[in-house]
Amino acid sequence: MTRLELVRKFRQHGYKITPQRRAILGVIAGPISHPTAEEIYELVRERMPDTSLATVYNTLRELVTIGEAYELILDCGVRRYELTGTKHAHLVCLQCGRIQDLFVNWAELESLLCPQDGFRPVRYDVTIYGYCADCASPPEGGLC
Amino acid sequence: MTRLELVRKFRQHGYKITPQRRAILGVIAGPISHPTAEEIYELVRERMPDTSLATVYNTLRELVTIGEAYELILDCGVRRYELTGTKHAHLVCLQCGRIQDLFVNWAELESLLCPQDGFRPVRYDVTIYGYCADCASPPEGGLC
DNA sequence: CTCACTGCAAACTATTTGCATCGTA
DNA sequence: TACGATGCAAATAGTTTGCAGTGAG
Repeated sequence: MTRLELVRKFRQHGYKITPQRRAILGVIAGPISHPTAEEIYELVRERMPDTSLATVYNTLRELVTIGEAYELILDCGVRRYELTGTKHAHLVCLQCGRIQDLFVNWAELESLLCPQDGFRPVRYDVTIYGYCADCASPPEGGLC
Repeated sequence: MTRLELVRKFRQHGYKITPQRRAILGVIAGPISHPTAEEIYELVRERMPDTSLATVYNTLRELVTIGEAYELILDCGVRRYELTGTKHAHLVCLQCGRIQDLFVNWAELESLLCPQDGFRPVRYDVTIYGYCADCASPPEGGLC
């Protein structure tokens, strides 16, 4: 999903497009993955120094509302955002905090997780905490 | 895991057992499932009115530290606690907020989620958001 | 030209911490 | 008796809200 596509989605839902929103959408459509609101704020301010954190939060909330983004809440309580797209699981490194996407056979996963008692699933959240290749052994400390 | 077993675990780790901790452990070992810190606090105060919320938070943190409890953070940001035990997934109702445990073939799940790139998994968090049997159709509003 | 969006600062909520006192081991 | 645990209140962190001014459509 490019920035322009996100802008179009925003307009479709009756939201106005301001320079601030354009910049925010540009950041989340960009290369940094799973940013926090604060990280988006810092990056946006490099190009739009007059943007407020409140506007970042508002725009993120709207993105989530129109179904174009997910808000991930990690074990440590940190909230991170990512665009809605291909279904995948998350690998969270307990040492460096990095998040990787793990693409799996989602249909098989859903069939395995099928609830029996009338529960109607809407969204699956699968997160694996552990240590990434670069942090192979669990040293003291840890980011999360 | 009964309250007495939790008390024993606490002692094993060098923690002292106070009446407040005994009451808190009694509540999380009791019938209410996946309580919040606040819910535990209210229940504890029915029997120990001189317990502070800070003590509840401290005790919960210690339980998590010694590996006897998990802290679940839901989509809406609410933190809930449950004792470590059999591995299971969680079903969270978007309408009433109720959480149910879903027992699945965990070995199969782990093999399906096996990361390829040197990531060493420690803990799997599988949560399914949807609507429970009692809230079958998604009305407006929603608790989370 | 209108009203949604903005920045700023204040408000809020959930959790943590500092400190003098208490009570378990 | 010693020192870990406690209650209280203040501090903190992250997010939301109120409001008057601004600018997109």
